[in-house]
Amino acid sequence: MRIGNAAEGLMARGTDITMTPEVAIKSQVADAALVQRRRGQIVAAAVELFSEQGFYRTTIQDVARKAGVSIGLIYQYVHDKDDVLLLALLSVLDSYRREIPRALEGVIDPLTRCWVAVDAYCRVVDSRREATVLAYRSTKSLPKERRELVMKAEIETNEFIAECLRDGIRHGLFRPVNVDLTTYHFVLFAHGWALKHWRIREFCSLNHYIEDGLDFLLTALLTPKGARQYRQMRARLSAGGGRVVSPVPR
Amino acid sequence: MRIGNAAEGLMARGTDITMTPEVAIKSQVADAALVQRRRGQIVAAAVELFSEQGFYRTTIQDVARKAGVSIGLIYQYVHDKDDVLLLALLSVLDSYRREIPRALEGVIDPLTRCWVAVDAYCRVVDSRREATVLAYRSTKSLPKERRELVMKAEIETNEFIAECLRDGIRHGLFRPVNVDLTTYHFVLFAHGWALKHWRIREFCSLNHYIEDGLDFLLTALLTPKGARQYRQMRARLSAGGGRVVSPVPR
DNA sequence: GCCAAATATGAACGAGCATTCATTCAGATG
DNA sequence: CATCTGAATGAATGCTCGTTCATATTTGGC
Repeated sequence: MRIGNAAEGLMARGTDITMTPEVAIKSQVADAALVQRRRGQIVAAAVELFSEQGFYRTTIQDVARKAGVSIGLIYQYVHDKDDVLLLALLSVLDSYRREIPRALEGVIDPLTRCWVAVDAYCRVVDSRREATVLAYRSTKSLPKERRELVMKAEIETNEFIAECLRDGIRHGLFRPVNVDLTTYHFVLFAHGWALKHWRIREFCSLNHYIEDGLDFLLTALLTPKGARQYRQMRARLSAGGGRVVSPVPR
Repeated sequence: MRIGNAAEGLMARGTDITMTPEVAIKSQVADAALVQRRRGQIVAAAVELFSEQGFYRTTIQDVARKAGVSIGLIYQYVHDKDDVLLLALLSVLDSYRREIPRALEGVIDPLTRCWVAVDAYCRVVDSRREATVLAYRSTKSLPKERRELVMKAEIETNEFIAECLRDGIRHGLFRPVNVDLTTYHFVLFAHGWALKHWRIREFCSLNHYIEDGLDFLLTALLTPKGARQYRQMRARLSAGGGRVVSPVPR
């Protein structure tokens, strides 16, 4: 399963994996712009409700009410309730796939890129914390084929991290570890903020979690050369306020 | 939230958190031994079915059939379907709480204890892989109070790891890291084997996962002194066949 | 061997919910 | 203005379960 330059085309226009040929959730309605708007409404309501109450405890009635539309309307844009779940999950995974590259824009130094990527990952996860947990809860409720779409989206996101690791190794900053496995240490670290938030928040802020955790994981990864550069980077960062910021403001 | 010598009493007799005063799931049936046997049957069937199909897609009918009992009988041992879920989840968490200390029996060296604990954790997770995923999927479906029982059980399991870390730090083998946070790196690593098995199995066996992962995490943790001991331990281990074994056979 | 008491059974009940579809509505077309 | 088309509505339908309970079966004391 080779993934090229992970996810290049996609993020060009709007938010929409929904319309990817593969996903192809049929709608009764022809007007593409309308479909996108309506599905946006529906999915936003659904993510919120599913996250709070879970998929099965949420009725289509609930979704319709929160989205401010009728029950019938939902069925014009979606074949069944499972479709709503798929769209909801993909919208979450897609926000990862958009935010990480956005944070990396213009960052060149491999070590900084690695930091920024994981930092950004943790922050999207935080901004969609409940939804991240939803993904863990509900992906298995999808029929096999649909589930694979979600998995594929996850792999594409991981690829951003993996690429940073490969880059670091190539530059002699990281030890030549197994990239696939190491990627998961970082991915689980980011997801962990959502998964274990109920406990971790008792002793740790997001910033602290990121700094401490990244420092821990990088310690395992850095070569002596990498370690030297890392100390410089940290000095630069804490001089800049302690929070990594993309140098390309928007 | 202080946890003493985590979980001492419990494992004396059978498998049963079920009868802990806190859990106190009422049963119509008086005979305690019978209750234990029947609940065992029911829970075993439930864990299997819930893991496969999810909680909501599994009917009580299904559970009854698989357990080889009638629908009515289940309601003699449990108040409602949610009770079955709680019992199922606690039985999973309880297997962690039993297996880790069992593996640690008789192991004294702090560094080895740390390795053995995480190794054992990964292996229980593997032996109950689907059930571990179930815990992530379904804990939130429990009402708040019940959910807290599950969380408490998880914290108790984590305490085995945390204790190993504290011990290593005390002996100057580990850097003086934040124990609570570091514990989660290890916990997520163990759970990760179940959560991401769909992907990781494509490039990695359990043994490889454990060795590589533990090596990675320990690298981040060890002091120079610890690192020296670690190299010795690894040498000893690989001489012994490469697989850590509890020195107390049973 | 007989009779309570304790267990076990599963048909029947009824609530909850996804999905449908007959109907209404808004705006474009000519 | 009359007509047509595509969107939107939500009451009605029908099915799927969780739960109950009247009844059957087993157990163990005498």
